[in-house]
Amino acid sequence: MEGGLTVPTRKIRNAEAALPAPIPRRTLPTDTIGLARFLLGCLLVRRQGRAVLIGRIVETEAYRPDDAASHAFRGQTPRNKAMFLHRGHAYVYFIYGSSFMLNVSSEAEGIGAGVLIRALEPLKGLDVMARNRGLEAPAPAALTRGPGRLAQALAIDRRLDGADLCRPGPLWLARDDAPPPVIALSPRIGIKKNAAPLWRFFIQDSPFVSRGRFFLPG
DNA sequence: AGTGCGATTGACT
DNA sequence: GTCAATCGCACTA
Repeated sequence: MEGGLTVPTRKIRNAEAALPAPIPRRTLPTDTIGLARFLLGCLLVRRQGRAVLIGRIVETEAYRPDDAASHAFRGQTPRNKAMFLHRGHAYVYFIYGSSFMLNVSSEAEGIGAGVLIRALEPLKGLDVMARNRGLEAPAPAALTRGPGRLAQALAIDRRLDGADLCRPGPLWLARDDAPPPVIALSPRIGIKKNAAPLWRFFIQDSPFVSRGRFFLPG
C-alpha cells in the first residue's frame, strides 16, 4: 500500500490505492436528520468483482427513532435488525416483490433508525450499472434515479444487509471534495403514516433526483 | 396457516 | 397523470 516511491521499478497500478477512503464512523452525525443531510454529496463506492462503481448521493430520507413510518417503529425483527446497528451500517430490504432498498443505519447501537438512499448521480462504472439494470444505452439518470433502480445498478441485495459502510469492503461511503450542496426539503415519498414532516432531503439543482424539485430550501 | 400490505417500478391512457 | 405486478414479512389466530 505505502512505500511505492521506494520501489521505482514497480508502477503503482493497484486500483485499490486510488479508491476513495471510507468515512470514519466517528465523523458521521449522530442524529438521523443530521446524517440524512450529511450524506448528500457523499460518494457510494461499490466493488463488484473487478469493477468499481461510484455514485454521488443526491437524495435521502430520514427515518427517525419513534417514527411511525419507520420499519423499526414496532421494535426489532429479523428483517429490520440492521437498523439497530451502530450508525454507518447498511440496512437492505426487499419491497413490492421487485425492489431492494439501501439505507444507512443511524443513531447509537440498539436504536432503530436509518437513512434511505433514494438517488445517485452515477460517476464511475456506468457501463456495468447499465448491464446490472438490463439497459442498452440508457441516459445516465435512468441508471440510479429512484431507490430500487440505484440498488439494481449497484447490484445491492440482501447479502449486503448489515455491511459496515465505514470500512473497505463490497460497499462503503466516502467523502467527495466538492463544494457543499444546496439542500432542499420535501415530505417523504410513498409513505402513508407520518407523511407530513419534511424529512426528504435532496440536492436542489441535481437532475438526478427521483422526483420533482418542488419545495423549500433548507 | 392464512392474510394484508408495502420507504417501487414500468407500462400505459 | 393512473394502475397492476409481485413476494417477503409481520401480524393474527
